[in-house]
Amino acid sequence: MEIIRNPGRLDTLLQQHHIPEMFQYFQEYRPHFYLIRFAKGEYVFQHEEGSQYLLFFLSGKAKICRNLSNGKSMLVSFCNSFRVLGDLELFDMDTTPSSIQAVEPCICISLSLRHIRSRLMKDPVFLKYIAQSLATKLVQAGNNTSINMLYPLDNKLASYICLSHENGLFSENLTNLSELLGTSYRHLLRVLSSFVNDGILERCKKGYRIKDSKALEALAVDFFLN
Amino acid sequence: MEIIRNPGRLDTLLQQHHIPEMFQYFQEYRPHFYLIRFAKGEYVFQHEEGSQYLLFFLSGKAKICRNLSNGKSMLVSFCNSFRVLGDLELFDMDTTPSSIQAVEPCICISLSLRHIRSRLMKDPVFLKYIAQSLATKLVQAGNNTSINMLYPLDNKLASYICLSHENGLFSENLTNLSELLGTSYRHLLRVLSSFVNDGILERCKKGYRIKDSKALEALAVDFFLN
DNA sequence: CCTGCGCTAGGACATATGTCATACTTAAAG
DNA sequence: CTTTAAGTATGACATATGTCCTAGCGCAGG
Repeated sequence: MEIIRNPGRLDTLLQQHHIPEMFQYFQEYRPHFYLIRFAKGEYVFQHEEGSQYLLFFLSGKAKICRNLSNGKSMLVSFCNSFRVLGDLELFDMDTTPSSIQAVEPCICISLSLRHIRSRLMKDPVFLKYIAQSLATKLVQAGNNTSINMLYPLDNKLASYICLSHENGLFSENLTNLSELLGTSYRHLLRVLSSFVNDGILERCKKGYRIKDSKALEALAVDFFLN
Repeated sequence: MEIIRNPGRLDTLLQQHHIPEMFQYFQEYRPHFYLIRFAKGEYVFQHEEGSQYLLFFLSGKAKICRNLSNGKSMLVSFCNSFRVLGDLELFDMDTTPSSIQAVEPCICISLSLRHIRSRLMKDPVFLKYIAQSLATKLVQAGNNTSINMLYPLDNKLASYICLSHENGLFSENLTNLSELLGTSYRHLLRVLSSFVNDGILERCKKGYRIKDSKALEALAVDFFLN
């Protein structure tokens, strides 16, 4: 993680994303905003005791995973446009938080809660915004549940590849991926081979190369797109 | 639906469930609270245009279903203890709302939003409470998703029967139930017969009778328990 | 009493997915 | 260069679930 010390750019971005409008007394909180950058692979929302903060995700791409009690994790969604992160943890402390990992470099604005948490919890404009954000997430979580129950792995995998490939190259630890997708390694391989058989993918040294992105996108229902 | 016009009882219940503490200026809103009762089978949260309200579920049992775009519906959870209903709809208007049906007679307190909506949306105590409620629901929705993906129908069905039987008798339209559980009618029957074979249930004229409630509860993971 | 419809029931078969075993490949460690 | 561990690959088989089809049963309407 790298702090970008550029007040002018921070102000521009704050305005662009209408962040001042999310608070009743934005100026009070202004000193606690930071512009930060996560490199590819870094964890965006590491669970650290005490150091709570809210994150405004601006650009880049990250994947959000849910940590299960058995030590494994499961993909919740990809994040690739403006969104608030950490709103859940604001209210629900004793939850194992999701882990969020940058898939591409990400630009975020962080708001350290250390000194302003109690003030924020009384700020009606902010609370309304957060409630709205949570409501939206709840609806989308519901969508994902239904989709999850109704579609086979093919569609989820297609979505995943669409969202995570780089220049048509899909290269990832398949053992981990099977866990993320909530399936068995064996089955993941099966579906991957079926994609190869159907001419959608092609196996290459570094991984899989997308041959027929049209077909891939057709398979990709709106999974993981929260 | 029946309005119970009993101001004393309403006040007692409001206090008992700490509802006054959810608002900054409770007394302002007090005239808009009603104590109501739903008979078994009635729809608790009928989607009616315009007439928006918030519901505090106090006692009884109701089932919450999600309406899917294909006209079918899917079980989200059972409701059998204090909870706020309608919080999602407060913020996310264009969602097809869930339908909530009383499985047993339900006692609720309704808060008509018609005249106080805009005031509520500026009430920080209320907004904080609602955000917290939404956060909790989001966490539980996540739990349900993982459970849903990891367990076979046996466990979900066992949970459902545990939560919906009446005096050991389980009697329900199986065609509808298969939809609710997101499975096929055929498969539902299969699992029901397996329960009969295992001595957990017994087929009788009116439906299925629970023979081995211990075994049934053992199968019932914490599904639908939001 | 007949008929049709909704619900229950279950056979037959296909598909989706899981589990286990085993082998090959590659890269890191020694 | 050898060893080892992690990752990849695949066959064989079992289980979970879906789809299609057929049949019986009971009740409402004629």
